[in-house]
Amino acid sequence: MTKSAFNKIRVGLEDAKAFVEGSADKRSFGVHVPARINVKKIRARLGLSQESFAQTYGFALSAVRDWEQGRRQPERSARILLKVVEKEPEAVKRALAKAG
Amino acid sequence: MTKSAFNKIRVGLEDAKAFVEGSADKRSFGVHVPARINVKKIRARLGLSQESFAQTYGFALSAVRDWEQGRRQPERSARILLKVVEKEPEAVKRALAKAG
DNA sequence: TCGCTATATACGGCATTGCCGTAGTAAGTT
DNA sequence: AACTTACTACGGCAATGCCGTATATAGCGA
Repeated sequence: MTKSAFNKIRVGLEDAKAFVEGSADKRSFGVHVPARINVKKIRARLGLSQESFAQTYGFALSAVRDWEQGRRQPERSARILLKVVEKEPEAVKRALAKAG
Repeated sequence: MTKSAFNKIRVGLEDAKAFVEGSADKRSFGVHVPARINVKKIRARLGLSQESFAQTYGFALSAVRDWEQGRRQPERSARILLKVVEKEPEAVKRALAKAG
């Protein structure tokens, strides 16, 4: 088995764990931070390359790579941000526009 | 010297480094991810306790603590998200609203 | 077919953060 | 004094962030 395959399985299991914990609702009021995010899909909808996507919304290219390759899971804050990018990409652009 | 003080110095130096690098402009087009963020200030403007702030925007309370205490620097994605929270908090709320 | 370029995959590797928990301090309330 | 709320302080491990580089893969023009 390749290392990459192993990684996918490992991440997959962590995913499952996160999913279960995430859907357990805990005691969170209103907001819900998704346990998993399909970065590739979000990016595809915006029609950007990994590099453009990273530069447009401020991500590190290496992070986008790791996320899409299933090597790492975007962490909490990144997941929230990705959700905002998905729902209201312009808001993120505005927040990052110079002179802020 | 207390450990806390040491930490502040250490983080301060990292700050300086980040600041220099950040202002170096690199080759970034348009967007600019701030090297430093005053989390406490952003939260204060929203008039929320650390706990409410964390729950409202999806952050982990422990992360907010670490950031405000100068123990850790919010990383890139978190900094971007914090900027969005600062500029358009409602957008983040909307993105996190259930059924998304 | 042979490059040339753009895009994405794969992955080594160290510094740093995320996030957990817990204890302690300060101030306001009953 | 005892209780509550909000915050500071910090130990500690797992995991990610982010760096760099090497390797596909595909489209395109010469």
